[in-house]
Amino acid sequence: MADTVVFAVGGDQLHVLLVRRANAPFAGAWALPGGFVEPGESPEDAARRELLEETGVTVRALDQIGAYGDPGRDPRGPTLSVVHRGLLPELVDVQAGTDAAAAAFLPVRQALARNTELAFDHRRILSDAVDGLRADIEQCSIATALCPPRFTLSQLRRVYEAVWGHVIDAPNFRRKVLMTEGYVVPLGRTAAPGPDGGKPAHLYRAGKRVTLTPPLYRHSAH
Amino acid sequence: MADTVVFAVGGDQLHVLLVRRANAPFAGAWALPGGFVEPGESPEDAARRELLEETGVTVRALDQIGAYGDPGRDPRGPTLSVVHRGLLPELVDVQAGTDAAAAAFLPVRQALARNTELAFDHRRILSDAVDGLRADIEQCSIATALCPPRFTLSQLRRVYEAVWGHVIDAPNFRRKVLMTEGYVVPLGRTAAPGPDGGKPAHLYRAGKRVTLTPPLYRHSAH
DNA sequence: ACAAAAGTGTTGGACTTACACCCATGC
DNA sequence: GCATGGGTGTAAGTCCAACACTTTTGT
Repeated sequence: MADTVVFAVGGDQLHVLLVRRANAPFAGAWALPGGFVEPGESPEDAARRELLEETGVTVRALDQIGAYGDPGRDPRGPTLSVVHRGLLPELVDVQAGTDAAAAAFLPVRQALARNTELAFDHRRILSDAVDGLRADIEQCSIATALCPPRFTLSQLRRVYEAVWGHVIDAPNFRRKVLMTEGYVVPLGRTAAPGPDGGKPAHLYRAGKRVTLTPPLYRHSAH
Repeated sequence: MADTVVFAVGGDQLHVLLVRRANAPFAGAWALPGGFVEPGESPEDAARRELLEETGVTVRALDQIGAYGDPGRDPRGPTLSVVHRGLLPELVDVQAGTDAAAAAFLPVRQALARNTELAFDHRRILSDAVDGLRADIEQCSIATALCPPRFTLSQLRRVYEAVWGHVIDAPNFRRKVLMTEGYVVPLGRTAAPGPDGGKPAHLYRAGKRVTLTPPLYRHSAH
């Protein structure tokens, strides 16, 4: 099998893309989009296909984050699921596929809440995926994948704050990001200020660097 | 499928456990021990069973480090291999199984050398596994799994040096390890000095901590 | 006494953090 | 003017790399 965890940031909260299952087992429960790998497909191909079929969503890149093969994870019989992670720059519109009752972005906090039922071992998978994202964002430049093509440093900072769940000192964040050569590339332009006014911010795009050395530490602020 | 990368340190060099294939495809080439998952097995169970069958080796813990499902990785047809990593405290004796011409620990440097033929995509898998080990040893307490139950800090340091491939300042290493609460636990005893004399070192055992905060940085010495 | 390995002390520099302060825009 | 968010400056503290130095053993 191939399941996918798609993250996006919206409203200062980290969201995950889920589908509501129409059929047994776990009918009515939320689940990660996914399905079976067809002959000739790589697991990543299958993940991308199932994601499109079930939610209408396409992602630029999918990274493998683990394989879950515990016997008993599926009541229908032993299966092995290769799980990939995708990142989107915004909460895009979602269209539920034929075998899904619904598809939507849920805040991760809500998806992992006690009263939300997740199918199979998807609670465990999602929990691992969140931990992995929090770690990777510290060491790698993947945070730009959660931003639009052109973004301000405040937008990038809000991605970190949403993923880590705490505020970051803006001046220090700015210095760290700009000091890390190749992380972001300045564009000449400046963005329009927000609805509350404020100084217009410079625009940047993602650079070519993939590893952040030194990392952006996720110490709790204050 | 389930393949396994077993690491051990010997003679100041990181070694990996390989089997020499007796049958086609890739007859005569080195390969990671592994095989097919049988019904009712988890991939980890299968990895442990195949490891024992092919090499006679048992490991305490196996950690999943990835799944490789590129169509074409096996000339016989599409397969998916879940790869696990095992760590041993020493170069144990190895017994080749029935369908292997030989089984042995090879220095990683030699296994990844140009003139060593590795079956399937096992060069890629091994390369990824080495990168992962170098990263994990920095953040987690897994280095103790490459040491005997009781070890000196010099032994632990030599593990890091073998994995990273460069020397580490012994005094600073000592401070970092002892400062990280729960990483190692002092035993009352002291070890016998080496053949060249020297002051006898204190003995330690692994503690309960799994994550190293702050990490042991792998900066090149000098 | 000498070599070798374990272990302690110390100093300079790099980096982080926290916070004060200035700039530009909308209302 | 004032609030809001962008951006700069800076001082205190922390941490690490480097290396000098002491301790304890075998030969």
